[in-house]
Amino acid sequence: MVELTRKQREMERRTAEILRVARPILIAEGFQGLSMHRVAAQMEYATGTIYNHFPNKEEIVLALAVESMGLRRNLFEHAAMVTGSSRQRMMAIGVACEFFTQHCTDDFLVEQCIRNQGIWEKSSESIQGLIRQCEAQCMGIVAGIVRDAVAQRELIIYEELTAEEIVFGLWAINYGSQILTHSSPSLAAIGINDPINAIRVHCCTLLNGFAWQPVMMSKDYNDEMKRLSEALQPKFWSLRSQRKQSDN
Amino acid sequence: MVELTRKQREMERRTAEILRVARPILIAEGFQGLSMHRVAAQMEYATGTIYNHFPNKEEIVLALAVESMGLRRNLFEHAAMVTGSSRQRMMAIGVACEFFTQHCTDDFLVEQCIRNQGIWEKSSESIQGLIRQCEAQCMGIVAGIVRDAVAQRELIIYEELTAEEIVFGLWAINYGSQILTHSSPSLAAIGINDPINAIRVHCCTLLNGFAWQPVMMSKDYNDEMKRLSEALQPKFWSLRSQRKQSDN
DNA sequence: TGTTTTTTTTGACATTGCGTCAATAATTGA
DNA sequence: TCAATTATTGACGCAATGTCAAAAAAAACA
Repeated sequence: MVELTRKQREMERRTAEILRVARPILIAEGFQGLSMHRVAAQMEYATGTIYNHFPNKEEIVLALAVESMGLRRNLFEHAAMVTGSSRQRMMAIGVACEFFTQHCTDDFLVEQCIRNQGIWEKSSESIQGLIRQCEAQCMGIVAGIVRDAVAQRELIIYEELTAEEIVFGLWAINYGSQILTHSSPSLAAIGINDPINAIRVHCCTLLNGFAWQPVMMSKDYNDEMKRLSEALQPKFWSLRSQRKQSDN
Repeated sequence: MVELTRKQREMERRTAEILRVARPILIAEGFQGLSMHRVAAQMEYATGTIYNHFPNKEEIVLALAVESMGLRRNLFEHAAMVTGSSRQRMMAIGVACEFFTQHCTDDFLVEQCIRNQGIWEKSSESIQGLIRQCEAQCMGIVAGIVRDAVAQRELIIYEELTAEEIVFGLWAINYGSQILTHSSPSLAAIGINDPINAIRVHCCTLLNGFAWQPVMMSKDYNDEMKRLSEALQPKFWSLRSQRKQSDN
């Protein structure tokens, strides 16, 4: 029994090691650049051994995505714990999103892979379940803030929308802008000079459109975002480095 | 001279033929599934011949994307020509987006490929230029509506945003929601029952947030969207089938 | 029309990478 | 210590990319 557990522990340690080796390759050279042989060689194992841990390349990528989405969820969890109005807490989620995109670039890139048809289809149900679980957790945290807002009468949803559908809009605008920013090499060339600020303004404007109290001018919104950002960053950095350390 | 032109025409005809053959493969089996040999075999040519037309697989995909983005631009052009207030014209763009996503599914999927790091990097400057040109044209059409709105005092931009940055927000929310809808197999499982309606409401709310006149309740917005949709669909279908025919 | 030159097509080939599996090595347990 | 079980290995089959010398076709010329 003890033996088995030790073995399992070793196995898990190596699984983690594979991910640690694979991640920078995936980041630097994309899905194509990531090769099982290369991971094996770098770890000084044979190819077959890697396949004892992951049935295929896609599964490695999704496993990395689970890690990255876990970090996002942790950031969200802490953002949602900010003390203040529901709107401030929602803004804190925005701060977490910005932090994730800007300071956890690797994780952001990995997270994107799960939207790739081919990768998703080739991977197992079980890892897909983990991903969906992370997604649901993130959604739950943010939708919780919406529900609190409604409960506290700071937000009245006139439309026939669920709390999750409200979040969906914010999710879409953030996610969409991140993809566009990362994949359009020259947004500036088509007149978009400061995409980050633009999205802040849009989020503020959208929440104002819903009359989420207190309605804010975008100047005040920006100041508050800055304040929240400074307040949250220490914790965010520590969460981030926690994950990086568990990589070692 | 005449000889040369005939040859060039033949060459171009075959280039188009390659794209015609490649498109359904790309749609059905993704980038991985698309194989040069397979395209060659299906056309009863040798592999090498395909490489006389396209230097690599990536370039074929981007060429397909140029076609698809051209269709989108055509839809936008016609949407922007709707008679009515600036806000109605902007809504018509929204209708075009919905039409594109729902009825030009193939094109939408192809368009997504250009956001893939690997594909973008491996392709030539010249085709990248074409893509960017399409992107800029789409942006130009929509930003033009924003500028008209400002000129007609139906919209006042208090924030320090360019017209393009206003469009960026709408682009992000639409693009983001489309990706999320297509790649999250079970949005319903996390509480998002009607993503299309949700995004409509968000767009309406966002425009209301900017106080883009006339401010609308989402009920009226939906009615107007339906009206515009019916008015535009015939033209949209004809634009769509035009592209499909040029495939033959 | 016949011959030479140019252009185009061909498909075998070198290369790379995935994923498998029989053979080998290591570990366990008696 | 030795058999039984388990894990590791890396050569191999397969498939796909992109190349290139040779073959075929087309054009130019006489």
